[in-house]
Amino acid sequence: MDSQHRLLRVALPVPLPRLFDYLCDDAGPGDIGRCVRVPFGRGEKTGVVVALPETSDVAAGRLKPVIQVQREVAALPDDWLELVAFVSRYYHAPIGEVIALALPPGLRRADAVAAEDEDPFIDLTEQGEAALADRRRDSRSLRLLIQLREAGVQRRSQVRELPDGQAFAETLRRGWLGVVPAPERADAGASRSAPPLTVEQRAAVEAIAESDEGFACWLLQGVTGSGKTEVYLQLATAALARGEQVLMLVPEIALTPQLESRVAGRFPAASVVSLHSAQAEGARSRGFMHALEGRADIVLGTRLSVFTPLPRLGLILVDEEHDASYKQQEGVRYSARDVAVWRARQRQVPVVLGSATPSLESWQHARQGRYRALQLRLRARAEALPRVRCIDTRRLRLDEGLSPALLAALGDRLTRGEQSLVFLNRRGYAPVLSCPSCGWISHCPHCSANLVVHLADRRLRCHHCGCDAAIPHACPSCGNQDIQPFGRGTQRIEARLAELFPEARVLRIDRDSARTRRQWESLLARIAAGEADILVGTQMMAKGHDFPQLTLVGVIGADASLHAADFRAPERLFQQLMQVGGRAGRAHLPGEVLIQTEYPEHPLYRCLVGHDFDRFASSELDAREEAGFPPFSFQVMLRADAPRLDDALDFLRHAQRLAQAHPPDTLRVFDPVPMRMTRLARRERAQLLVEADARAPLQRFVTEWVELLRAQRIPRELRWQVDVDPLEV
DNA sequence: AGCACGCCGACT
DNA sequence: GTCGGCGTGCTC
Repeated sequence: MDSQHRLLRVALPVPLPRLFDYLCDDAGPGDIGRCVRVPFGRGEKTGVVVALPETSDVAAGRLKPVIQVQREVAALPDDWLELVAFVSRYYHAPIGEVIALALPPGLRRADAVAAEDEDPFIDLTEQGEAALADRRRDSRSLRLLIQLREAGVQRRSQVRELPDGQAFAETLRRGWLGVVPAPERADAGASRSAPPLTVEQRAAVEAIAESDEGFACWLLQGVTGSGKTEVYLQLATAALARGEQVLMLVPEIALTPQLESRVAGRFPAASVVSLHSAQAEGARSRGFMHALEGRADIVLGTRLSVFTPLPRLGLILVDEEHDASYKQQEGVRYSARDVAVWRARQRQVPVVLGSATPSLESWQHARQGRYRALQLRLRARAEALPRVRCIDTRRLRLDEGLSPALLAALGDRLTRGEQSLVFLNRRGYAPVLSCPSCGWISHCPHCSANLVVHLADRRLRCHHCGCDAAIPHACPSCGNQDIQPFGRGTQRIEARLAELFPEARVLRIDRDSARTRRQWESLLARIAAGEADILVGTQMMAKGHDFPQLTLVGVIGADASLHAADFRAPERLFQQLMQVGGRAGRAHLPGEVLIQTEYPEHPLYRCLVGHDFDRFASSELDAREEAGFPPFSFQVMLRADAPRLDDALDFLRHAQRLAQAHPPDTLRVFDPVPMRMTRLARRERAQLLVEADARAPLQRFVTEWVELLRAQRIPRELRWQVDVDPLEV
């Protein structure tokens, strides 16, 4: 009976919170985790078999037979299905939607990626197919593509023998070809260039390596420059030596290439797979299959890669664990960091969360002993931490927001030939254009936000919906010719610094100047080559990169987020300032950080001056406990958006009544309120917060609540979502 | 989400 | 007389 099942239970990539049963004569237990092609509605879909039920709730006459079970490729393992089911349950997302997210799109196609041979080989990506299909195009690389196909070339080495082999690089760059690196088994003696460890690094590595107890969550708290990455690499070395796979998560795509080359350089014999959403479909599918078949040794990637199947998993590393980009902010709103911890427990392997400024959630866990705390207090290369000072701007005359002390310090670095950074988290020239005579201000027609002045291209631009207009010559309301940009952004600071220091090379680094990957890399290269004296940058500058000649960081405009409404604002500000301050004074030059503020005695700044994250975290947590905020409570946010605010609010009020009719005993159900950015891209948004002191009752409640909500009839244009553990409240 | 079916206004 | 709007309902 076991080997002759007639029913398959299938998860399909549709936003419906249920599974679908199909008939299949030759189904066996080995088919669980396999992709299947099935008829669905009037079309077909590919799904994943999750069970072989004995009976179905659906009448036998309505069951349809499967079209095909994909038996050529490895089935997804049980623990992967459990992981997906957990995410579906915890974040209240339909299982099919989680599967759609976790499986690379290419893998869900009928002609799924087959197993490959042992040597580097090349193949056509989907883009390549499209290029071939489009006959109007003509280029050297396209001709090469045709040549490759006609010659039946598969191996990379064969390409060089072709007459036009030079165009290969161009064809690759266009993404028309995918290259699969040679999968090789890693071995214990792989680490060639491992530098000697500091005492603290060694202690951390040994503590984790020697604890032989399966699951444990370690919080590795290390100041910028203390060498957290080296600890990760040493741990990875040990895991690889045991024949285990390592999963390493990083917050952003921009950080993967540099880490990837460092990892690949350290483990030349290991198969390193890099995964992120910006990747070509073919490459992503191959990386996924590589991991699934146990042939990848290290998987390195952004939040999405937490769903990579890893049969030999032995270690999970989460770098910059506090980073908000681990939380997906649309669709299935999962936290890759939290999922990683769950996965480590499921697989009974250690997980290391690393950060200079841990999230207060993780820090609190460490303080309570639920996570193991590890500290790296010293910089690895014997440099001192930068000296941090506040400049009290209350009684100073500022020049375009720049204090005499900061200008003097900038001049000082200029004469010494060192680099400086002016950090201002606001791009554009000025945050708003206004008319002094009638009070008109540039307001976005689609959002509750102001249009930002971009003087460089003479546009007014909304940073939320992207809408765009020419800068008017006169006030659109009263005709006044004398309208003024109000406030300051990076462009304005850049312009003023260029005037004040005509001999300096001023370089602006923000999302406008580094729009493409290419521009960003060229900016980084120019900075590294010493082709800039003063950098003006947003938080793009804060992440991950070293600037050896940078010795001064000036922070302006930080006070704005000091009294923000969001209870996490101080945490984010501290993280940001500590991170950007850490850019100063690496290599052999001592660094200095100057923070312009009207609140030089503010505890947050006092802690920054003292490099005292723990004191900041501890006092911030006291305040949160007092106010009953996370991590001392657990939250779920119900959000709704519609063209009319009343539709969104009506829905939430109804949801509130449903919640109160239910027994919410230990739950606090708040009133629906418009969101802080109420209007976004022509839609009005509102939210309703539910809070509890424990996770379990909250989850039980939300499961039933969501079921009730899904049964409601709602206006056509209304959308709603549930956000478990929301970051923005 | 797709994609049907199903009833009411301006066009050849 | 039709073409087409999007309201409601289903998908094993």
